[in-house]
Amino acid sequence: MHPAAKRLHDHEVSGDETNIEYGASEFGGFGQYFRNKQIKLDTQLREANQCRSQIFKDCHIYLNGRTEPSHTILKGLIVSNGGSICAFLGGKTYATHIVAEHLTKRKNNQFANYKVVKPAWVVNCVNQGKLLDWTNYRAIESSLPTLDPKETQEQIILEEREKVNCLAPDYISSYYARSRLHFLSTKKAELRSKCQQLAGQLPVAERPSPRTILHIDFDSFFVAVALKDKPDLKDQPICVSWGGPSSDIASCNYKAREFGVQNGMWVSRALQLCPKLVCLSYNFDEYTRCSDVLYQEIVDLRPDYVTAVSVDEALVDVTSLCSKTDASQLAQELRSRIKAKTGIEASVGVAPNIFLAKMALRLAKPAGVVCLTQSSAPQRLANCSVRDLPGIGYHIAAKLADLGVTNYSHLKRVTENTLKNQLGNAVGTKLVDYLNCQDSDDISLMDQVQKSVGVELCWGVRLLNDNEVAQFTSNLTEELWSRVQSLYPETLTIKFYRRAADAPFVTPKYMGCGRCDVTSKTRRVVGLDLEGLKTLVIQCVQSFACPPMDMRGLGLQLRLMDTTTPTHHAIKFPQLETASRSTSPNKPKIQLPPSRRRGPTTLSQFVNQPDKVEVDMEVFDNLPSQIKREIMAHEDEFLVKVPSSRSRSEPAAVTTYEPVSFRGVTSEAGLRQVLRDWMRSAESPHYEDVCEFRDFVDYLFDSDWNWTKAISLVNYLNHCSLNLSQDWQYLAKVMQERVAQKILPIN
DNA sequence: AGTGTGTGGTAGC
DNA sequence: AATCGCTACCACACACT
Repeated sequence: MHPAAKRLHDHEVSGDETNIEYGASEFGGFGQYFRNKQIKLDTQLREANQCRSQIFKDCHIYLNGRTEPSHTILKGLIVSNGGSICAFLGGKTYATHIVAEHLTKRKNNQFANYKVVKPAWVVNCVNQGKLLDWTNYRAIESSLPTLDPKETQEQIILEEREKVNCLAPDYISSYYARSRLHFLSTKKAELRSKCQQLAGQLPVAERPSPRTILHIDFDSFFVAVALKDKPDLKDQPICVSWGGPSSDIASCNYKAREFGVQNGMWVSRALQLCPKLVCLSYNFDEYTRCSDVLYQEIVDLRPDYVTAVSVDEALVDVTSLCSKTDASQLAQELRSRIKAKTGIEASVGVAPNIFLAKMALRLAKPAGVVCLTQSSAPQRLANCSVRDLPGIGYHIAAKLADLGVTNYSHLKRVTENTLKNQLGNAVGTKLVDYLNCQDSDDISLMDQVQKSVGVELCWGVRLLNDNEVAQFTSNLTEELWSRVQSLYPETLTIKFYRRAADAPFVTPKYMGCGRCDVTSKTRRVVGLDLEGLKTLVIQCVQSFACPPMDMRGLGLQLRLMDTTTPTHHAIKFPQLETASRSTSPNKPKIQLPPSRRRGPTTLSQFVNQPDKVEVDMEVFDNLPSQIKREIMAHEDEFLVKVPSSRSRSEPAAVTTYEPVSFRGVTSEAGLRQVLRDWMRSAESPHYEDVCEFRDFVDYLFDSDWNWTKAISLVNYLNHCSLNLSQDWQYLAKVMQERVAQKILPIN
C-alpha cells in the first residue's frame, strides 16, 4: 500500500477520532477539514456496518462511474471490511483497485495499469469472507498485468506529442513562461538576492531583544490581482488556473474556500465541490508590479532587515522603528499604503519572532493586522492545526496525527524525546520551540546567499527513444547553463523521474508525470563547459537505464562552490567508475578558459573531472617507483591533451625544450614569489596569465615529469587564494582538478 | 568524528 | 479539450574513512 494511503488507513482504524473530526480551524485549514470529514464518513460507515473483517486490508479503492450496487453500498462494504476509499485519482494517494461497471475508451487507457474490477468482486469477497482473485472480475480486457504493448505506447506518445511536443525548440522557454511554480521560484530567488544587497546598505542596528518582526503578504494574491478589473465578481467563488479539468488551482478566494476548494486542487474536483466556481487567468506581469510596490513600501520604512519569503510576502525586522512608533500602527499604515497603491489587500502579523509573526499573519487574514506576544500566543494558537505550523506539511502532520497530535495545544501531551524519535531531531526541536513560542531563527542571520541553481521539468515529457532522451536532456542542460552565468558550480545532482512500475501509462493529469520513481546521482563538474556538462548529463541519464517511453521528468541541480568556508584541502583525486575508464574516448573534452570577451570574472571551466578521493602529495611522493615508472610508460593513455585548435595562446614551452621556467623563474621559492606577485596584481586572474600558468603546470607534468613541483605550486595557489576573490579560488580549484586528473590513472 | 551521496520534506499561489 | 506538477534549502540515513 502506498505510504500516504496506508497512513490514512491506519489512522482510520486507530480509534479515537473525536478531537479531530471537524476540528475547529481558525486558519481556514480546509484540507484538514476534508480529511477529517472523510475520516468521519468512514468511521460512521464502519460503525453503521460494524467492523466485520479485514478482507480489504491494504486496499485503497476508487469507485468510478455508475455502479450496481450503488457507491454508498459499495463504500459501506469496503470500509466495514477493513478497506479504504480513494476519493480521487492522481494526487498524493493512489488506488490499489478501481471498481467500475464499464469504462469509456479514454478511461480504458487511463486505467490500463490499475486493477480494474467489476462491483461483483467487492460483493463476492464480502460474501465469501476473503479477498478473491481480482482477475476473474476484470472490467477491462487489457487490465493488469498485461501492460500496453510497446506499439500501443508508441502510438499514445505520438498522439500526445501532436498536442504537446517537449522536443520543440521553444518548449522549455514557453513552458516556464506559463508555469506559476517556476514564476514563484525564480521571483523568490531574485528577491532574496535584492534583499541581500539591501542588507549591505541598511544601517547596522543594535540588536536588542526582543525584536519586532512583521510578516506581511497579500491575501489570496493571484485571485486578488485577477479581480482588480472584475470587481463585480468579488463575492463569487473565484480561482486562478489555466482552466482545464486537470489543471491546478493556483489560488482561490475565501468564498471558494467555504466550499472546500483549496490551492493546488484540480479544477475538476473543485467544480464537484463548488459547481459555480469561476476560473480566472494568470497575470504574471501584474504580480510582478504588485510585488515591486510591496517591497518598495517595505524598503521605504528603512527597516533593520528584510527577508524575502515569496513574491508577495516578506519578513521585516522593524525593531528600531518601533522604539518610536507603535508596531500595530506601523503595520496598519503599511497595509493602507499598499492597498492604495496596488488596489489589493495585504495582511500583517506582528510578533517578537519569526514563528509568532507567521502565526499572527494567519490569524490576521484576511485584510487585518494581528499582534502576538509570548504571553498572548499560547491561548490564541491553542486550537490551530499542526498542519498550519511553519515547516509542518502533509507528511509530518500525518505522523503527528498518529501520535494523537492534531492541534497546537496537543503538543504538550507528547514528550520531547517522542517528538525527536518519531520526527527527527530537527523537527522535534522545532516543535518544542514552537510550543514555547520560541524560534531559534533570527531573520538578520538568515543567509540569503544562493548555494545552488537548478532546473526541473516534469510536464509534457514524452519521449520515444534514446536519441530523443538525449535531445531533451541536452535542451534542459542548456537551460540550466543559461542560469549559471557567473556562478561557480561544483557538483551536479541529476534527478530522474521514471514512471512507477504500476502507474498507468496515460497519466491522470493531462501530460503530467504521474506517479514516478525518482532517483538521483551526483557528479563533480568543476571545470566543465557546456559541452562537457551535456555529455556528463546524458551519460548519467543513460546510466539510469530507463525505457525512454517511461521517462517522465528530469531535474538538474548545480551546487555552487562555497567561498564562505574555504576548504584547505590539498589536491583532490578524481576517481573514475570502472565503466567509464574503458570508455575514455567519450570523456568530455577539456576546455580552455573562456576568453576575456565573456567578461573579466568568469574563469569558468576548463578541466573535466568526475568524483573525488582526497589525497595529498605526500602520497604521490611515497608511491613505489615501480608504479611511477609504469605510469610514465603509459603516459599516452591517460595524459590529458589540450585541444590544439586553440593553440594560438599556447606558449612555446609546451612544444620546445627550454629550461623549465615560468617567467624566467625555476626555483620553487622563486615560483611562489611569482605566484604571489601575480595574485596581488589583480582582483581576478587574466585569461592570458591563466593559460600561461596552466601550460606551465602541464609542462611540468607532461614533459618535465616534475610532478612534485607542479602539485606543490597548485596547492600553494590554493592556499593563497583562500583570502582572495572567488575567481582566484575558482582558478585554484580548477587547477587542482586538472592536476588530479593527470594523476588519476595510478588509482 | 567527519565527509559525501541519495532521499525526502516543505514553502510559495 | 486538455496543460504548463518549480526550485532552493534543510535534514537525515547510510556508507566510507
